[in-house]
Amino acid sequence: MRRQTNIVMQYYRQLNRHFGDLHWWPAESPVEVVIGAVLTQNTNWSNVEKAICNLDARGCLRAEAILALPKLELEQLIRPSGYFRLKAARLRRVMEWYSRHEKASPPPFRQVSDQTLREELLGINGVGPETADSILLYALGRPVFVVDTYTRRIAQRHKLLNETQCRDYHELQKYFMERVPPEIALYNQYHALIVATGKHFCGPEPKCAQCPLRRYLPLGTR
DNA sequence: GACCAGGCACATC
DNA sequence: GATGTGCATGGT
Repeated sequence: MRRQTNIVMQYYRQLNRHFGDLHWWPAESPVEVVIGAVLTQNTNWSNVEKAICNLDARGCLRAEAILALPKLELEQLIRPSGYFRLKAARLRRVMEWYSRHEKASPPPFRQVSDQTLREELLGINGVGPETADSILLYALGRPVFVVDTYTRRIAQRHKLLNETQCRDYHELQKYFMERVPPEIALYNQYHALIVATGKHFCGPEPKCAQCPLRRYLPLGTR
């Protein structure tokens, strides 16, 4: 366990040196993180940005404002993010959840445990473990490790866990949470670094020549 | 024109 | 329980 802890934190330090502080999540408010978490499902972030810009221009980066939009208008605003009919319905359900907490005894969310919030989120149709954990970590500042496609690829390439375990979200999450100290800032930056690395190595060659990360994270394409 | 991107639910076997 | 499929846009 101790050696594995070192390996996982060694990756972190190496990536951190290369990419620096990534200041995730790119959003100006918690609710914008929540919106982005839904819209980014299986979608390039640049497409999500377009949708968020549309919502912003319409004054709809608030739960109540989104809930007040007619269904068709919401669909058109978020259209650039893809799966727009599906995501409009999902976004509304998540905004209903968010709005309920906003209206609850102030301050919002403060009295509710991480586990309860996670169960509530997973109970919403259209919210899976990655979306729930992204919301918990990046919008609500709860110490949960976010697992995504890139995390899975890294774990597979480096054989951190066996094939079956690598396919299981919670196995991967458990692996990292047992080896990375439970600090919000650390979990925040680590996931951001993993995504940055995934993007960096997407394609036959790393984006920069003679990439110093090559020997540490030989991700390659999927 | 094919492939991919910061998933998820549902059907089928 | 594992695997396949639909959902849709925009960049490379």
